[in-house]
Amino acid sequence: MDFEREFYAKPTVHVAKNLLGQILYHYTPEGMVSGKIIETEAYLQNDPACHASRGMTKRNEAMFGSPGLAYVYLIYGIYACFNIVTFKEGVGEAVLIRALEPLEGVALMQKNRQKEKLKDLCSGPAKLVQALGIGLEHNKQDLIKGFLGIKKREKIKEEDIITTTRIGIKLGADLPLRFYLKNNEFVSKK
DNA sequence: ATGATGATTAACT
DNA sequence: GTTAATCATCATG
Repeated sequence: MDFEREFYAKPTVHVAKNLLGQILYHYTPEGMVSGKIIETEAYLQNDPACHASRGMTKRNEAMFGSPGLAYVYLIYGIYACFNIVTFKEGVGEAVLIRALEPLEGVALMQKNRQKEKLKDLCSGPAKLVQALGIGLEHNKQDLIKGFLGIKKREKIKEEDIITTTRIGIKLGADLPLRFYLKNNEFVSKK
């Protein structure tokens, strides 16, 4: 069962925590692929690391759209990262999905990634995008309908959520806006 | 084991 | 021309 738009129309940090333990799925022409979300990061509008912190541009305009849309962007020339737009229209905030635990469609993920080991399939933002067959063409897709979306799965207890600083950024690197599940082997980094 | 580097595109200075 | 919310690969200890 998909979440309603209401689920995403809340403060970004709140949504980031609530996404942990849920299922990200993509119903591709080649079959269903899905995984449990185990790591997220929040990007706030007044956060220097956020693409939207210096206003709307062609690249980041999806972040200012309705909650529940996808924001997919290209990074370092060759990789893509998948975000979920949150809070409300006109405010540029989003949650970056950093890691999944593979569930359905593992064979297809292995094919997409050219890797065998489960831990190499979805243990990083650019990796899970490849594994699920997501691309820039999914930017601004509505996750509430369509073939790409979030399914309800587990309710995570507050004490099973680890909060730390974010990864791979320069500005705002000391803010505690990264969340991941305790005791999970698939987190992207220690 | 850890650390450095190349890949390669869009947006901004 | 520089930089970026990264990853895979190569080099060294």
